[in-house]
Amino acid sequence: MYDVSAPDKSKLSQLLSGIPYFRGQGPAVVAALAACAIPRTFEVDAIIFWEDQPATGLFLVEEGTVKISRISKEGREHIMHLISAGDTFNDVAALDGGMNPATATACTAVKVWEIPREDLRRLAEQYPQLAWALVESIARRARHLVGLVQGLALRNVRGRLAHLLLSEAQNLDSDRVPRMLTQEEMAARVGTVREVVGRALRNLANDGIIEFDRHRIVILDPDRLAAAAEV
Amino acid sequence: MYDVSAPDKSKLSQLLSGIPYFRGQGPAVVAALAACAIPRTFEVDAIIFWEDQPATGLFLVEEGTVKISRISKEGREHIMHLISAGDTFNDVAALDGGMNPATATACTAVKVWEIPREDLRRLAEQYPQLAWALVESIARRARHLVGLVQGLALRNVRGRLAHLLLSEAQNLDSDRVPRMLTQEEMAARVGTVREVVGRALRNLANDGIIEFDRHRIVILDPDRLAAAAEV
DNA sequence: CCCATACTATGACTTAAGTCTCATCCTCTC
DNA sequence: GAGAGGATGAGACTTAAGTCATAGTATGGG
Repeated sequence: MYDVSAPDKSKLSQLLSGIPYFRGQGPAVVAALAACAIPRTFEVDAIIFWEDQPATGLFLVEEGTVKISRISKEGREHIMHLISAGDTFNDVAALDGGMNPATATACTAVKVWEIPREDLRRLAEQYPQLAWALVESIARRARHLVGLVQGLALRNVRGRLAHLLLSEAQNLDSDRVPRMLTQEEMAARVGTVREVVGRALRNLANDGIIEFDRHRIVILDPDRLAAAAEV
Repeated sequence: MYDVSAPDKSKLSQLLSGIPYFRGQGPAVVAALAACAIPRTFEVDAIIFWEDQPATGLFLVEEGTVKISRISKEGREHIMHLISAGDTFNDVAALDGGMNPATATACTAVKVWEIPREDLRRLAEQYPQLAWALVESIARRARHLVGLVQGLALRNVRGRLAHLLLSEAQNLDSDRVPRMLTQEEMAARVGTVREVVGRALRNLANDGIIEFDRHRIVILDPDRLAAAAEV
């Protein structure tokens, strides 16, 4: 048992050191976190946790992609975040101790580490730099949420879609958004339905702002795309 | 100078002790916070800070109401929070060190205390319980934002309005929402325009869920109002 | 008491978004 | 290379939301 988990834990230390907010924490903190982290794996489409259930801890993604979303009573899904390796999720519930505000689903096979809330709290009180790192981390998450709120309240579908395309393109440091994004997925991310996304895309293409290269979207005019995304 | 500020500072300590997240911090922490807090006053409609400006610190309201909002390029305002005495604002920017994500305006004459980011950070690293209190505070703020996002993405105007009425009524522990809320204000809070709010209210009234008593809104059927607010 | 002002009511109309439906087109497997 | 299944394109239609215009109604100050 110990022999099996030992290599995992060292991998975790490495992972933790590579994460922005745990970088600069020093080996003691990393080791302490690694000591209480629980490894978990999920297969594609597995539910990691449901909304409105008590939070168990903070999750850290080692491998794979996790979707944080919520489904309306009419069955429409809204994707709030897509979390990839090296990032955390369920910060909110793990840190305020309330219920999970959304559902987490494995988009791919996923390996995560879970740090129980109580351990996190204990370590935060023991290592002040860790506490501050958590503060900055959750503050950044809140900032992202503010952006979402403003997008939904002040932008129309075209604007939100333009914003999504820009941020996806930025993620790849390229003007080519890979078509991992189906229209269905884009719809869930901007809070609308597939057909409307299709229309908005054709619209942007008619305006010469983007074009389709087979089934990839190519950004022709980043400036006008950014203008379309302005609040 | 010292004589003038002394009573203010003691008032601040009292205020700080009364705030949920600073309660249980012990007098040393409260005194330390009070020592670096800067008092500021604003008259009605004064801008406390603008969005996209560098954050100066965390604000704590002693008296009055502060509006946190953003205006679209077409001139539509969206109110994200209304902050009243005993609560903090600009947590996000103060804690992550980025730009202010929204504009803060004094809705009434306002007295606030500002705790500079660097002082906050120093004290947080010195007093671990303070750091954890900040973590929980910003996590709660993030939770509120998640609620806003989900409301905007998954509820229609009627649903968001129902939600607003319920939370306003709850704030007063009563089923009577005082008409401090104009339709214009409700519109800004649910992210729409005045006429649409008016229609939605008449709609709820036709359905027997609310009624108008002069210019107050009376909730007749909290259950059906809650059903209308469901995501 | 009257008027100015701010808020509300309401209808007519436009536009954006959502729904329904079906054709088409990849791409992967057999 | 045929067919199945997922993804897209697109038209027709419905509905929610937003805009415009205008009239009514509080209400507080002079």
